[in-house]
Amino acid sequence: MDEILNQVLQACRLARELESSLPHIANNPNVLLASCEQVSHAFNKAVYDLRGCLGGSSSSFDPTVQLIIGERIMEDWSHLHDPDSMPTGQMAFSQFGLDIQATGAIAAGEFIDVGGGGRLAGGEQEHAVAVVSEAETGLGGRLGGPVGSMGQRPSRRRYRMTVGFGTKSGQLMSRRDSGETRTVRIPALRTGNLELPPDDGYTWRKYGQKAILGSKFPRSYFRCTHRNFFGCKAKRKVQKLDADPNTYEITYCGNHTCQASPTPLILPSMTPTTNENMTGNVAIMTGGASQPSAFPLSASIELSSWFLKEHESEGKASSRPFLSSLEVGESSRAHAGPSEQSPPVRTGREGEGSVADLADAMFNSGSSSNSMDTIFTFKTD
DNA sequence: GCGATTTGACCTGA
DNA sequence: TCAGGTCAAATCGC
Repeated sequence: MDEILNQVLQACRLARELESSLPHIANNPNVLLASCEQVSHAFNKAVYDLRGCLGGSSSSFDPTVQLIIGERIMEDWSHLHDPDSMPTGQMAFSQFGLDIQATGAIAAGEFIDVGGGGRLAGGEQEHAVAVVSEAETGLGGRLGGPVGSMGQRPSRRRYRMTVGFGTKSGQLMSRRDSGETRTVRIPALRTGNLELPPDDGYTWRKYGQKAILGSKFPRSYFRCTHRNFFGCKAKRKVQKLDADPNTYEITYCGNHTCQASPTPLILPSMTPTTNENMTGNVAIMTGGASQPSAFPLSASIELSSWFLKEHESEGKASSRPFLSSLEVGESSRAHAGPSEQSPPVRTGREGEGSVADLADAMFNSGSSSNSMDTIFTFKTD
């Protein structure tokens, strides 16, 4: 229990550090995102352990799973899926004391066992993540069952000027596009009574929901929130599995291009960093994350180091940058005590909601809603 | 007021 | 013809 309390303290501390660093990173959503993810993960980890303490079910949320289901991390998973690039994969999530091993090539629909440094035990390892397929389209009508009825609403008619295919709506041109699709199955994030699809680090906007024939649950359609700003064409479909309502099947269509924004991420020495300075996470992110448009989720580790160096070089050692503690990963708990923490640098935004609120928002993240947009408004003129 | 969500209508490919 | 995917008006929530 003490360890869990330490985790909570650590999470609170990260939140405070984030708050104090907010003025420095407010203009860089990528850094902000990485930081928020760290805070979120810290809380989620505590929640997971707490649930374990309370005898939570095996389907309860697993923070390590949330970490790896991000699409950007999936880029790396796809390498596991590729026997040529990585016939036998072992990725070390050393920050979380977790190793993920894949023995041999992973076939479509095959579950990946997650072995876990004592954190994931027994049945909790199973079904943590399933890479169902890559470049697979559709669900194949495997699901069965009736669909609930929709609510009544006044009749509407759409007066469309469309004459035929592709004449007006851009959507018509991209319908059933043959772009890359990837499907994953992931456990639902449980927050209180809510069950939410796990957050994958991107922000999505729901644009439709459809009852699927033979499926108990409707399918939701999302597109990237930044579609209008950056023309990002990434989409995803989310549907609960009939056989296991605690599991979502998420199909990603297209790659995010919103990272290649008009205000590109400016990160000194983001490139080839010496692995000695990093944890094993680097092994993960250097895999498929070489795409310039894909900012790796685990880059937050690198960012933390960068941020630390950045502040050190500026002689701001007295004001500890947030995330600095993250570089030590799991062992960071060692100095999670209430000791020599410099007082948080207060900003001019006091009273507008504490970082606790922010942490709470992140803590309760996991939906496809745009928590990041709530925190940081992407506005490009 | 504005952005996100809901949901019936519409469109296309199989 | 039908199921899946998307649009867009209505509605919701901040």
